[in-house]
Amino acid sequence: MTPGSDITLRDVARASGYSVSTVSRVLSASRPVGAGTARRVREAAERLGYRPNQVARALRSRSTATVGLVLPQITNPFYPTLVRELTHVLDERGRAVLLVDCDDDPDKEAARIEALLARQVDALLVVPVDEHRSRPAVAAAAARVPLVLLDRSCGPGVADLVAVDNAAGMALVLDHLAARGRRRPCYIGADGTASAAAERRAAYEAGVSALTPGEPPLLALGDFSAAWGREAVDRLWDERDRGDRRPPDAVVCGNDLIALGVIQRLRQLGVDVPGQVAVTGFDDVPPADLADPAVTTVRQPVRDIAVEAVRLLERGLDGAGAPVCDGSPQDAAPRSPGTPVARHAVRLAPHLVVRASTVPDTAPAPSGTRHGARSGPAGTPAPRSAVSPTAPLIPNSTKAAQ
Amino acid sequence: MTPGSDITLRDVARASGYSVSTVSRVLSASRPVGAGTARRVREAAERLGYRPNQVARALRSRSTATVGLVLPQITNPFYPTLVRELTHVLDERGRAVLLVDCDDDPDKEAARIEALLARQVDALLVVPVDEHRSRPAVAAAAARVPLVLLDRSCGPGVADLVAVDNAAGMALVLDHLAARGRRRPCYIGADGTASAAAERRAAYEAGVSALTPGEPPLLALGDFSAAWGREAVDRLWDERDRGDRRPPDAVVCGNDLIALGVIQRLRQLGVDVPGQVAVTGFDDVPPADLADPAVTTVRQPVRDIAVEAVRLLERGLDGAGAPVCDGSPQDAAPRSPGTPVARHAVRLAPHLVVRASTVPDTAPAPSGTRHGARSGPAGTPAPRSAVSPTAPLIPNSTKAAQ
DNA sequence: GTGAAAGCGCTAACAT
DNA sequence: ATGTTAGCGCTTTCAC
Repeated sequence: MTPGSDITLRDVARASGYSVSTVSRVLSASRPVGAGTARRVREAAERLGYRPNQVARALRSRSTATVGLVLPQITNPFYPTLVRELTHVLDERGRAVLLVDCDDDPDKEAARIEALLARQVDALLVVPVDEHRSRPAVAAAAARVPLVLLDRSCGPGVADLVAVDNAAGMALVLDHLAARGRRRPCYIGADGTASAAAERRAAYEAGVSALTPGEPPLLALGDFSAAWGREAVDRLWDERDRGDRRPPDAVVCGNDLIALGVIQRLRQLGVDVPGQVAVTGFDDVPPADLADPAVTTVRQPVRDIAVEAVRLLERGLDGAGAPVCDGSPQDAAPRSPGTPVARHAVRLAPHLVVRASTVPDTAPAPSGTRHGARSGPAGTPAPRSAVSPTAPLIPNSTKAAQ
Repeated sequence: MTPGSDITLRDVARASGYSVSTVSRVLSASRPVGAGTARRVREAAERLGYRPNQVARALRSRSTATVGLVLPQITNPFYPTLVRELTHVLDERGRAVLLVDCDDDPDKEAARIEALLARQVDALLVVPVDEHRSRPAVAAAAARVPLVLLDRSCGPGVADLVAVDNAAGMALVLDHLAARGRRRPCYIGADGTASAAAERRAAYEAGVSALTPGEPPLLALGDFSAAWGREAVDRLWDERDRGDRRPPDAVVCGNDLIALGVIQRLRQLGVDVPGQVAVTGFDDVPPADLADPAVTTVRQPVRDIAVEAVRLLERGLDGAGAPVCDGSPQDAAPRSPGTPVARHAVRLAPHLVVRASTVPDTAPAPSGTRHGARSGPAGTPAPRSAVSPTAPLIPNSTKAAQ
């Protein structure tokens, strides 16, 4: 009924008077082909509404042009932006994305990676659930297809990794706070085994001594949630817990969700942000600028992460099917033996986004465009300027009257 | 090298002493099979580390067990939760998800739907970009595979639709505001052609007359963004624009992002929320309870939407390959001729979530678990209770000293 | 219940 | 530059 439903190469071959292989060569541009031939084949294909069957192509060519994207929890507000960039970059290169969400469960993660491999994905992009417990499944998968880790590591030497430079980001935050005269910072972060948690905490500890020489750093470690941010504030501002210290004048948070919880609770306690306490986040997730005050934070170079990850992936795709480190020239460079080296660990530079949570009197900006957060479930193109005098304000009585 | 890499059915057949077809029947449980046979075949498969090649299976059986999920913009905070539920429901049924993001562009949408069809997806789940401009591509796709629309429609009769009952949600909001004594509400929503925008606005207009009988409803229409929420407040609180009315005592927003922008700006203007003005949202996206005050909103039954959508999809998969309305008994019921009926439009009941933006003195809750928003990029299991006295608070000086 | 054979739609050798 | 011949790994008739 619908044209194009069941037209195969054979049909196009018949209709154009050429052989199946010639038609294949024309349509997949795999080899040089006659001038007029190409035209006539394409014409026939067009006329019949031919659409190549990618499954058949995949079976024969042993390449599905599909990559698996494995996320620990898509509801984490950092990932949607990453997913967008990755799908766009991959789409441009003709690759599709099989998405799986692991519910933060390493067992589900292992099972779903297995399922992706059964579907013959060409490669995997993985944000591992857990630094330790994800390792076996990820390592096994990496032995079968090119695999790039994103955002988090899962032990040394498992696969290439692309992530933000957490240490550099934390340094940006501490420099900023120091420049604004903050002298009694504390850190509210996560305790987990995930690499980002450890890296950010270590970077804080390393950098904070410049601000408070000689004094032990004040750390509160829970998880990467707003709830933990609220709770940590309750403790730090409770004198019994704090001991004899004065309350902090800056709270450095391990991510934006913690910072949002911190700001929320500080305000409930009547603490002025940023007057009494400055607050910083990390990641620059969409809700970070919706808080009041908006959160000063470290923006991850998400686009670059996506581009770099795909580049690494395709490097693995081009080289022999063997994703294993195969002693190629650049890998043969001498290494210190004790260092268990991930094949490549690309660390991309972050960017400090200064907002009202650290800088008072930031003119209540008339708004400002933000990356993903623009349109709603039924979104439409936004008005060009948020203060455009022509946008609709409709005291309405005429239409849709009850 | 790695076992399981290139083992095929033939290998298992040889190893078990059975024929390829028998092995196939055992492993896909497609037909009754000998008792001991099954055992021995499975044993051999296990031993060799056999993993079925889903691509070959798909080519032969004409079913990829894969569905395409087409989103307008994954960065919209409403979608991650939906994606999670959908992938989980589908995964339970052995189906994988090819995800595409359309960048809110109907042309990209059309191209990507085409690409999904070329990959032989069994079915499509689509949140259309635009009520009108998405129609041709969606209708064409619906003629080729079972297709279910989610969240938004794209014209009548194109495909089944599963969405929240926007009218019911708006009624919940208005009832709540009326019960709290609000008498001068206004609506800040979206102007777009997307169905949710229109439905919510219409429901507001229909319901508000009970609150303000005889008075024309006050509507401000822009888009579904926080920026528009801020701008709309600027206008409504500007006396030149408002004319002689008193400022509203309640702002009903078309979605949560608008509400977050509204709250942010009202606070900057020194307006007390909810004291002077109550604010409501719609959707209950994760950031909605991170605002201060947290946003009273309408929670979409996301899980139910996912379950129902998949149910409809599989109904289409079981019936003949023809997704077209085929005059089956239940569809043959008499219809009023003028009504262009979408095959099924499932409307699911929403749920009002009352938070501090409409109810003052909500005890500053010690926290509270929220669906998706729990863990960060390097998240770990959260402490059981947010006020647990045993969680770590570490004035640390020993480790990682720089 | 089991095996032999055919073939899904395509690409890749190998011919010419 | 084009055609011919083999399959990719699996499911599915069709026989027995």
